[in-house]
Amino acid sequence: CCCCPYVLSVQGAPKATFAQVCVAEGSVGCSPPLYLSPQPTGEFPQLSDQHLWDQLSDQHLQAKRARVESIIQGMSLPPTPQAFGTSLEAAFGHERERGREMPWESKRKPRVPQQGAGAAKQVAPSEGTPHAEGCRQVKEQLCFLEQQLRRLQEKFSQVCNSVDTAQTQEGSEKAHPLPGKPGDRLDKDSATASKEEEDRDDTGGLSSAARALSQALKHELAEAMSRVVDSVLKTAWPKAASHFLQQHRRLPAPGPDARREHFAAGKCRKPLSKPSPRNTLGSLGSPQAEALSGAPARSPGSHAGSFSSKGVRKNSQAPSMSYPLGLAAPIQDSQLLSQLLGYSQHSLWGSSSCGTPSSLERGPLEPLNLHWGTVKLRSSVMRQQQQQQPLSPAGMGLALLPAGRDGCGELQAVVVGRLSLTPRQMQEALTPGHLKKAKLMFFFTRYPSSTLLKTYFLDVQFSRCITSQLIKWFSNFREFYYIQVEKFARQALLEGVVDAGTLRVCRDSELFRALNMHYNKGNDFEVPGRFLEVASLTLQEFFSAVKAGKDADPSWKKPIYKIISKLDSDIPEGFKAVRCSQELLRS
DNA sequence: CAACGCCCTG
DNA sequence: CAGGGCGTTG
Repeated sequence: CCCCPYVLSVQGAPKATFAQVCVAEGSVGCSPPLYLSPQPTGEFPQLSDQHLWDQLSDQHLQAKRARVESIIQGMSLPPTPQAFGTSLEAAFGHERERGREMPWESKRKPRVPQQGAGAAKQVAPSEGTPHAEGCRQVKEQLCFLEQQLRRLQEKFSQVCNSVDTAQTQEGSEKAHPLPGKPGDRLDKDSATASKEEEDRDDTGGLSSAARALSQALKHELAEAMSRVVDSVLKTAWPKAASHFLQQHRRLPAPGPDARREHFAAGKCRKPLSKPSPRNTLGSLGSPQAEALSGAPARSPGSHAGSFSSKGVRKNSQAPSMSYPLGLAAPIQDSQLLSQLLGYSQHSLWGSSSCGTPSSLERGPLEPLNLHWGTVKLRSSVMRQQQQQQPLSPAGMGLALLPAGRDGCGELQAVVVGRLSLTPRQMQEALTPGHLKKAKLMFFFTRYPSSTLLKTYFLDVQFSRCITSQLIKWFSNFREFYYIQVEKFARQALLEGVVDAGTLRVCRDSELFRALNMHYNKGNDFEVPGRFLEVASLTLQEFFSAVKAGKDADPSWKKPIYKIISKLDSDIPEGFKAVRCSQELLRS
């Protein structure tokens, strides 16, 4: 139950090459929402102090180590990998063509565009919540685990220090956790971490056995912790991350194979003698690009707290995802765009054989998988080989950043800090890469506000000049867009099309080709189906207006503009990746 | 007044 | 695309 294609018949369009009638690609996914099973939490055995101190003898050392190891290993298993592996993965990316179920009426009706009034409204507002819950719980487990580790290490350090200093000041350091421990970077849980410090036994009478145990356990714990963190992050985090891109999406995915069927059903009714290479490839390959293209951050009305009016949408959603920043930043920036665009050489997120053994050898504090950073842009020909790849966790990174109320300055400061961007990396001028990125963004939003733009060009040092230049870009984009659509609308009229409803823009339309050539030269990007819907509606609006002779009115386009301006979609979070512009420039 | 969008022009 | 003019909006 994934496609509900409706076939449009050609009526009186003998040679409607400009806008071929085709099955709507934005068919509505009907799958039931996918929910994550609740994550087990709080299952970690308590490494109580008593437990530790009771066994300070050599003969228990082995047992102790084994226990610690088993504990750690038990925790290193991803909480519910299958939950992520199925639900989230399934929910990810197969729904790119999420139509907004606006069956565009054939007749032009100056209705208020029912943004979010369609299927988007029908989804439970908490659709993403189970996923978020899973992510949050994984995170909490990590935090808890690190708490435990930190406490252990503190105690051992104290033991050592106490022993070394002849137990002179056992009481004084009670309230002073030792700095420099791994857990220190996790300041978020510091409030709860120090509670149990009080039951700490005094350290008198510790033998050298204790020191040996201390050293051994420290070593074991450090290594185990490293493995745990890597393991958990690698298995759970990326999928958890992928959720963030998806969590605002309206409906879950039909299924892993739905996409192919989807496109099979979505072929243009009019048989195509020579499908363009672009379409062939685009239909088959590049799930990542698909993910990038199809994952809006805001589905109007589909998510609590999301707004449909532009300008405030980004700011409105970011705070709702109260995710600690500390864990997200290292990973996302370097590889995000590449992954999103499907250019990664590796099977990134553990579909099957993503071993990434090297990451296991790194300390827990290091950013994971640095080797993923070296990615190359693939040609679109190569992309079709990647269709089996798992979908990448698009948009995890900056989606987690708090968006200042009005503060692009704040936001940028955060970004600069978190992503370690040197001021030099903050572009003071817009580059061709930025232009390319902006063009791709146009597929999602025709009327971006300046605040929106600021949140998506995080590597740009915004000034009034920069802002107006970006605004101007989109204005130019619109101009070209409307001119093209109007041209084809008039052409349709001349060719005898009578019913505007039969006009649809599909990927084989001449109109689409013209637009794609302009905004997506080189076909680096798979145009989201939503854009086709918008273009279709625009075409129909222009057609109807011209047909009705409204173009006599000097401002006859204004109503159309107003309609179209309300059809903006969300831009995938991946576009926020700082590397985006740079990577695009290279492609 | 500033911000924005459209239009026109080069 | 960029500049400039003009109208609208808040």
